[in-house]
This record gives sequence, C-alpha cells and structure tokens, in this order.
Amino acid sequence: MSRLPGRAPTAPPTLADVAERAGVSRQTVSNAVNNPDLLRADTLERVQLAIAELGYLPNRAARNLRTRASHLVGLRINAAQEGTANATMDRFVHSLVDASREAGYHVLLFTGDPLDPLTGYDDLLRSTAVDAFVVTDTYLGNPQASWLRERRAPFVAFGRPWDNPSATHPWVDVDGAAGCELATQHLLERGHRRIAWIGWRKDSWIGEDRRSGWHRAMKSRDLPTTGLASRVEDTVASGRGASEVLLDEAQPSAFVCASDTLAMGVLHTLADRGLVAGRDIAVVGFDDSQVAQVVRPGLTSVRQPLEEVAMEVVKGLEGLLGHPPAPGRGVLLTPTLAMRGSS
Amino acid sequence: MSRLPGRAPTAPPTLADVAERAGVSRQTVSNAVNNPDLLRADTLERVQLAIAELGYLPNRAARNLRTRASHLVGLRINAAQEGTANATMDRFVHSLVDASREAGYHVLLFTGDPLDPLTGYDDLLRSTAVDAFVVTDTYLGNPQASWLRERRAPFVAFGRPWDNPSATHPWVDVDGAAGCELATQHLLERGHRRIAWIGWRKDSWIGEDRRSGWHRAMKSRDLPTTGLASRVEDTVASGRGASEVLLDEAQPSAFVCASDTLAMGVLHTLADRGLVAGRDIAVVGFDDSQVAQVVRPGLTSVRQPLEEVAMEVVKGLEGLLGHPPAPGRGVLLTPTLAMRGSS
DNA sequence: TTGAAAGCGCTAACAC
DNA sequence: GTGTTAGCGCTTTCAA
Repeated sequence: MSRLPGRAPTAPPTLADVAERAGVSRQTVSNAVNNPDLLRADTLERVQLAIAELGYLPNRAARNLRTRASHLVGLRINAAQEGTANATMDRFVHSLVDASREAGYHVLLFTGDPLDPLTGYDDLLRSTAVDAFVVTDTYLGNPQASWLRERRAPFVAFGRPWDNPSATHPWVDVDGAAGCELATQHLLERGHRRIAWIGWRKDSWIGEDRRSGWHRAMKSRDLPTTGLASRVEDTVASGRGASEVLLDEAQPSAFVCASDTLAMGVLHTLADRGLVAGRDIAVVGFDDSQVAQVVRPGLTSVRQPLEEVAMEVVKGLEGLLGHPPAPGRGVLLTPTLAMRGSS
Repeated sequence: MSRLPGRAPTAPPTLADVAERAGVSRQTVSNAVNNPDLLRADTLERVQLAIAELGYLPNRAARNLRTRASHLVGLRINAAQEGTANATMDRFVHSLVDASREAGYHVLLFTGDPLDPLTGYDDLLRSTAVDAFVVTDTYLGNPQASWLRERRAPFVAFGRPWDNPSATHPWVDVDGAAGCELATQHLLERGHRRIAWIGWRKDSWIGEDRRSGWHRAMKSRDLPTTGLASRVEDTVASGRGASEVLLDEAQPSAFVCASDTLAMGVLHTLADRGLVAGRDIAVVGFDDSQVAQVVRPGLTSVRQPLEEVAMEVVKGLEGLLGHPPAPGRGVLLTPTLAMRGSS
C-alpha cells in the first residue's frame, strides 16, 4: 500500500491515499463521500472500494476547519448534589448523547462555576470548539440565554425561559404542573381528599409550576388546599420536617412532593411514627430517581420523558444549524407517573 | 477595527487580525500565545493587548489540524441501569471533566452497543476526533485494551486488566478488596462476629475481588465464613432473597454487600421481618450512592475516591500524550467508608 | 462527470 | 527576536 512520504506508519489514510489507490483525484474522493450522486456509478464503486480497503474516514480537524463546523455540541454539567435523590441530569446526558449521534453530533462536556452561569461558554465559543450549546440550568431563569443570543451562539434550552416568556430561542421542557396534577389525580382516584403539598421555596419557578398542578387538581374537585402546603429547601431533612408539621396540623392522608428528595423525607417521618407508606399514608415524588425505584415500598414518582426531551433538543439543534436555519420554538412535553407501593 | 475582507461580522478574530492590530507578523502572535518567552517583553505586551482587545482565541480546528491533536478525550458511557443504586459512572464523569479541564482537555461522550465493547471507538479513532480514550467498562476484562493497543490508540483504563495482569497500559482502579475489608473490620469493631457476604456471581472479577476483602478480614480473626456467603445477580430482589436465606440458615448479625443495590435488598428483608437496620442487624453497601445517602436510617457504604481516580486518569493521559510520552503504570487507590445509621 | 487551484487558520522550520 | 515560507487534510469554486 503506497503512502505519501514522511507519514508515520500508523497515521490514518487521507483523501490523497484513497485517490491514489482508486486512480482518481482527491476531489472525486471528496465527492464520493459528500455528494455521491455526482459520480458515475462505476467511479463511485471504485472509490468506495478503496475507502473500505483503506479504512478511510475524513480527518475531523481538516473538515472542521474547512466547513467552519465542529459537529460538537457543548453541554455544561454541574457536580451532582450529594445527599439528594436527583439523577435527571445524568439520564438526560445519556439520552442526549444517543440522540445527538443519530444527527451526526457528539457531545462535549464542560464544567463551570455553579454560581456563575456563564463560565465555560465563552472560551468554547470563541475558539469555535462547538457548533452549539445545550443549556440546562435554567432553574433561576437563564442569563445564559440572552448572553448567548447576544453572541449569536446557537443554543437550545432544556427548560423554559421562565423569566422572559417572550424569548425566542428554541427550548424544550417538561410540564411539571401536568405531572403534579397527574400525581394528585392519581391520589384522588385512590380516594384521598386531604392531599398535602411539599415543594420548594417561592423563588423557584419550577417549584411554583409544579405546585400549581397540585393546586389545580385539588380545586377541580373543590377540595381545600389551605394549610396543606409547605415550601422548603430541597433536602431530605426539610421534607421530613415539613411532613411532621403537616401531619400534626393538617392531617393529610397523602403527600405530593416536588422532588424524590422531599418525598424521602416524608417516608422517614412515616417510618418514625410507625406509619406505613402506601397503606396508612400515600406519597408521590418527582423525578423517578433510582431512590424511588429501590426504596421500600417503592416510591410512586413523576417521570420526565428525558429521552423525548433529548430528541426534541436535537431537533432544535438541527433546525438551528441546518441550511437554511429553521429556528424551532418551545416544546412542552408531558411527564408520566411511575406507580409503586407508596401510593 | 479593520478586518480582512469577506468575513462575516460575527466571525471570531484570527491570528491575522491580531497581527495587523499589533503591527507584527502572524508568527509572532502565534509565539505570543504558545511560547511567550520567545518574545521581547514590549512586543509581548503589545500583542497581548491586541489579543485582549479583540478577544482572540485560537481557532480549534486550525490548531488541531496543524498539531494533529484535538485535545479531546473520548469516554464511552452506557445507559445507567434503572432499578439499581449505582451512580459511580456519573460521579466519575463529573470528576473527569473537571480534572481534564485543568490539563487542557475536554471530554467527548459517545455511546455504544452495551453488548459490543468496541463500537464507537473505531470511528472516533479513524477520524482523529479524539487524542485518547478513557475506558471504563472493564468489568468483564477488557477486550478494548488489546484492540486499542493494536491500533496504537492512547488510552487509560479505569479498572484493572483483570484478565491480563501483564498488560502494560496505564490504568487506575479502586481496591475493592480493601474497601470490603474496611467494611468488615468496621463491623468487627462494632462487635459483630457472624458477618455475611452478599456478592455477585463468580464470573465477575470485581465481585470476587470485593469478596476477598470480606474473607480476609474474617480470616484475620479466625472467624468462620462457611455458609455465610451468597453470590447473586446485582438486583434488589436478589439481595432480598439472599438475605432471607442467610438470615434463616446462618443467623448473621451483619451483612457486607458488593453493592448498594444488594444492600437495599437486605434492608427490605429486615423491614419485612420487623428488624431495624443498625440496631438489630448491621448492613454495609458499596458505592455510596444517593440511595445510601437518603434511605433510612442511612446506609453505611464503601465510597470510591472517584475524584482521585479521575485525577490519576488524567495524569496517565498527560503521560501518554506528552512529549516525550511517559506511559504510566497501574495505580490502585483505597476507598473509604461512609458511615451511617445502618451499622 | 472529473480535475485543478485556492484557501480555511494555524504552527513548525528556517531565514534574517 | 521577528518574519517568511510551507503545508496540515479537507471542501469549494470553477474550468475542462
């Protein structure tokens, strides 16, 4: 197999290698790869044979340089919080990697200062390391959105632009209110009437959204909600404390929680008091975490369709990066309820 | 700000832009970035000023093409298994991304067929998309190792070459035997004498290694192990079943498990029988998963030092990719014990 | 339908 | 110390 001089014996074959072997010019090989219909059938076949024999694959760097695209999508991940029962991000990452591959993209991970939502984005952007971003940490609104927009950086958000409903960037989100409504209805169907809510502090858009689903379901049956709601931090201890107070002061027969973490707190309280989850008191969480799946007696939980989210995110990316660009709009997906022993 | 003709107004500045602004040649700018000590102080300052004013950052694709390096590390992730209590991979990913950044690398994620350990690697390698791989799924030995080695692909493994102790590639692993020995000793110190083991089937190298730690600790005190060990699948149900049998037939006062998943099964059995974990029977798991952290009464668990693992992996990568290459060898790290209510 | 020329932005090698 | 030249491997004109 002849090679250009000066190449290391292990260097991957280049266009020129294939061209030489197939007896055509380099451009013809390029066309065979990128615009096969331009070639005559027999030429194409010859080139493809050479490609297969050599195991040729286009050099990414060269292609990236020439096409001004990296086929890389940047995703910023924050360290998973210990002591909580949330693995949303991880399930999403897996799904995103899968969905991206089918669209010809790879996912590039980076980290940033959890307190500064912007770190990390800038460097990747200016060095043209990625074609676009997937932005996930929109729980506090997203300053990234306007920042990225200013810089004309393509991005799709997992999470609504809570703080700016008129934002025009593509986003995908899961309808937390619908999820909690589903959870509450499930409990109503089971005969519960005094259903308590344990959620997050009022400054969390997501928390208030989820709460509204519980509230809506209760109101649709003209059931009271006063005194049945609590807003706390997202920790097991807070969920435990809140459920103790609610149990004492409002006698609920069921709890809907904004997270599995809080729901675990409720399970602790029940066990402390010799109550059995699912028999004496029903509990529903949110996220369908591993914890929900393995804890006794199984925690019923709202499950986000993250595979779908990832697919929609990638659709959005394809729109953004396509020729011509076809910017998508917001997509809201409905979660499901994973039912287990706790209800 | 003058620009070369034909550039889109949003295109990032290039070396040429900086050179023009600073009144030097392009090469000098390149040197200012890559070999600052070659420049005279005042020239350097002038160039750096221009770089700052323009917000210049070298174009990755161009640099990659020229240097034949992508500064990307490939990591294959498999879908997290639902219904288990294992988040090792996710904690590792976070740590790896962090450690890599400090070394100037980014992590590129890809997926593969869980049944075929090789899919995904080949394409990235042949398209020179990554400089190296981090290989993690070595639980069945690692066919990737010899395959990657054959292709002269640099890689560092998280996991020992169980099936080939003479393998020469760099690897980092956590001493599971030491972890389980630690766990068992902890229980011995608490006064337990009949300590049972629940682990994985015999074809798991990792499982046998962990088991050996329990065995060693027991033997060091001349305690019997016969009838006290069980080998099952890594599911909650299996852990539950195994613990029922052991409890009936061997009357252990404590369990050491090869995973938190199995330990959760034990907790189920205890609850079924009205026994209290940590008071009546002690339980220790392995992985320090979220589940261990939030379940009642807290599951004592062996915690892998994944941050350290990631750092060592990156050290290995730096050695492999450095000039000259300094291939590292195996590194074995010792886990710690996260103590909680279950013991 | 195929080939020749140019150039993406950068850095290695060498000349000044 | 600084500038000039060449070329990494590819795709995009445009000509044949």
